Amino acid sequence: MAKPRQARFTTADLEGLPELDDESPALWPEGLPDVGRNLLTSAVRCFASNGFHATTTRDISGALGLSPAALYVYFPSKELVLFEIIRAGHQRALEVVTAPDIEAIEDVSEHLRALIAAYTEFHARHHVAARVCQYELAGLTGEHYEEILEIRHRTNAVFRDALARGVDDGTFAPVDVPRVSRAMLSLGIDLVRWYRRDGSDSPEQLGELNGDLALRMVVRHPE
Amino acid sequence: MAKPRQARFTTADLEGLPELDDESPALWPEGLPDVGRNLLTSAVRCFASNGFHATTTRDISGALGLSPAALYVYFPSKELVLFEIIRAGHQRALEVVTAPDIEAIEDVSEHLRALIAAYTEFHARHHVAARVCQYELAGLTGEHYEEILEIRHRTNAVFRDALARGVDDGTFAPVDVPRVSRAMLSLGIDLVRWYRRDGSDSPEQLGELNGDLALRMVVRHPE
Amino acid sequence: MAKPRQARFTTADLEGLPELDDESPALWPEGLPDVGRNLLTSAVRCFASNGFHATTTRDISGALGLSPAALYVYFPSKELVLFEIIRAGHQRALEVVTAPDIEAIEDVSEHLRALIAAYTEFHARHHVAARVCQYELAGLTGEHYEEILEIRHRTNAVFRDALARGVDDGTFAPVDVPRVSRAMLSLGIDLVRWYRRDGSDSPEQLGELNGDLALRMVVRHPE
Amino acid sequence: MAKPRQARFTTADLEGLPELDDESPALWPEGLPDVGRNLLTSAVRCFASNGFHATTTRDISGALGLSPAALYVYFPSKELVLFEIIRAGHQRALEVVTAPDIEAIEDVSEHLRALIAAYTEFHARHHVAARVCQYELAGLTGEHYEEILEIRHRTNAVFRDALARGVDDGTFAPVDVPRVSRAMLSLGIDLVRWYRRDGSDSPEQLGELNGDLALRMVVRHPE
DNA sequence: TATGAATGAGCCTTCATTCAT
DNA sequence: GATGAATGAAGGCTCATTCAT
Repeated sequence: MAKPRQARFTTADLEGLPELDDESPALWPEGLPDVGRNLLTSAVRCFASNGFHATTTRDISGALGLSPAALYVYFPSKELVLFEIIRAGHQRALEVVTAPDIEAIEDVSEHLRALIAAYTEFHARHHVAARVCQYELAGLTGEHYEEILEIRHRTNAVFRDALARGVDDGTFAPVDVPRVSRAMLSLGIDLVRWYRRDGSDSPEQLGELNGDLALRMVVRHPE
Repeated sequence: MAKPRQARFTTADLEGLPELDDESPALWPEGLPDVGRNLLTSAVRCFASNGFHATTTRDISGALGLSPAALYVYFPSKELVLFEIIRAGHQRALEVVTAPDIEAIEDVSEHLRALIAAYTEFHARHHVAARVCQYELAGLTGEHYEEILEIRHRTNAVFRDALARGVDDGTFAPVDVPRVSRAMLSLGIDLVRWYRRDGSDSPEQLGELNGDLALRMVVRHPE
Repeated sequence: MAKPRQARFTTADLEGLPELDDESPALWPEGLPDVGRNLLTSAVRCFASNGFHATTTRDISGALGLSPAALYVYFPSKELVLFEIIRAGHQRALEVVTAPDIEAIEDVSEHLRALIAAYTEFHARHHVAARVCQYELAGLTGEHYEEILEIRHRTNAVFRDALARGVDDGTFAPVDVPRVSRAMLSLGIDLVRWYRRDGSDSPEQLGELNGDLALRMVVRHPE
Repeated sequence: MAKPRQARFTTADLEGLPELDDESPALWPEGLPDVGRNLLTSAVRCFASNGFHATTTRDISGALGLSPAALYVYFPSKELVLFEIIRAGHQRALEVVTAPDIEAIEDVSEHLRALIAAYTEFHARHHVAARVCQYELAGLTGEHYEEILEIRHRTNAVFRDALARGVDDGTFAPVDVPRVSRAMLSLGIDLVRWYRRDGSDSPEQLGELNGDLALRMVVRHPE
């Protein structure tokens, strides 16, 4: 039986790679030393390819030419590596949808469209890290999981509010706000399941597409 | 959302349970003995809660009051338990979207709506098994993975074709068929991430909702 | 990694095989039912090919189209199957070297030659069972092992006595009796390591050869 | 003969032992770290006593006060421990019979005598490792088995050639070369079955004895 | 900072054996 | 007599983690 560890999503060596498949390094906190950042990046790829539990500390550190023990110089446990990744990803996603330039948009439709577009774009641009954020929550300890849930709720609320505003003021059709906003989030999130950077969709194009589709979901049909 | 991690999955006797959380038992192949079916059902729950790699054979069999060795009376390996589940789920999903009563629908819009509704309903009804089908593919061996991929392609094609028909005959707006059909699939699939049977949405209601939303995505706006 | 259970010494199915590779069935005790005898024969082949510990009860019974449980109808344990084989083999070997027609030989040289020849012939004829007798003693329990040792001692004594007789009466050179008789036994025993029935040596020819060599070891050189 | 079964192999610390039962440590490859060498030595004893399959990785490492996992720091599998042992043993045996000082012997009889003596001495001196080399071949994978077979063939050829030379030039009686050389090898090999260092035979004495016996097998009888 | 060596805990899997049928 | 189902007890091997260096 072949090792089930084969990476479905091939990632080249980190070394010497001029351009990364995703831009996850941009997510890591400022204070972290370079090796720590590289470890997070390597971990993201491993977790995304094989899942948290199927990834060994040797996988993560080995991709950088380091020994497994090196990981413990920067992180106290494998779980905390996961937590760092998931927290960073969720934090940034929240920042993206609460960015001042988006909140400043007066027009209700354009506001919603911009929200969905930005959210989608974020997930596409960071699809590897985002995949981990969405699919590896079960690897977190209870406490860490709760902490992440809290951020998710706040993020979700942003969408619900934006939609509610348009429904309330009559701009949008009188849709079921929680359910429809949930569907809009699905458009933005589900792409981490299939998105590849080498495909024909740029993060921007995908953001535009989903923004359109979301608006179509709630547009009032002139009778 | 209840915490789906940490505490190992524990379930009361399957036998005693009058109503199951999902209806996955209906998915298992005919020939299989009862104990084998129960093992699959137990495995589905464990995999859905904790992931394939974090689930032990003891978790699966223990939930039925059996020893780990009992699993090997019915399946040659843990991986094959996963494969059986994922194959059954995918097979049935394909059957659902190729059901004669759906294919018989003449009206293009109603056809698409029925497709999305049925697909959504299926995922909601079998959300536990469907979650495994969508998120645990990395646990499969290369060969088994390929086999599943093949079924997925056929399923996806059904949606693409249905949408293309409406675009071609002018019923729908001239949307980008592959991308938009992908978005429609997202609506149906992403719910496995969050759906709970105890929530306020029945599978039927959710199917109706997604059917509506999908049609709204492609409806022609009268100028 | 390939299963290390591959049988080095291929044995055809017992069913329908007109002629057996060795004649071990002839060794089994009279009272035993046919199925029991077949189980012993199958076990001999498995043990000889793969060793006692690497042989499963399923291997033994499966070769006869039976389930593992069938073995326990005839034998109380796997170890006792081994013991039965080893005891039968050793008993018969002792019988061979204490056969009246050999003991009746007056001539000292011819007596020794006949002894070595018969012993060699026996091991060649039953080389599969004899291999188990020589190499799988470690699989026996302490008590059973002691019981076998006792038979071996008696067998060995026969050779030592025959040689001593010739040395004492001056027929043979004044060799070191225990050491040289041990060497003669080596000739007879070691063949179980390499003997194949399909080779060019018949048991009789091999017996003759070893009888000759043994005599050459002790012949007096006329000055 | 001490009971070599039942009670799992237990040895005092290898370190503390001033003199080992056999000299197998001398067989291990140069590059190996001390712990690795000790593991091989411990494994040899376990395999010799109980057989490969009846020996656990805990037996091997436990004798050194190490955990089972320690073995995997030095060897990738239990089978490879066996292979390393068997390869080292066979390699050295070949070196012994192809040593320059033996090949340099002009006299045909003395050459053969020296060959048999050296071969015997080697097996006696390393009787524990040699036992494993002769009796545990079935524990090897197919590939490793083939590799060993190749060395054995070369070793055997040395004896056949030495004997053939004497037969051809008339020094020896016109014996059947393959069969008689096989018998000579039996004298050297079979001792691993019964040799104990505490017995009254030193390796040198045994070598001398077998050298004599071998020559007696082929000496020309003056008519 | 980085690691080689070591391990405790645990996992998947096997298997001799039992027993109700 | 024969077996299918089940299991207790391992066994080989892995891995997150530690620690002396």
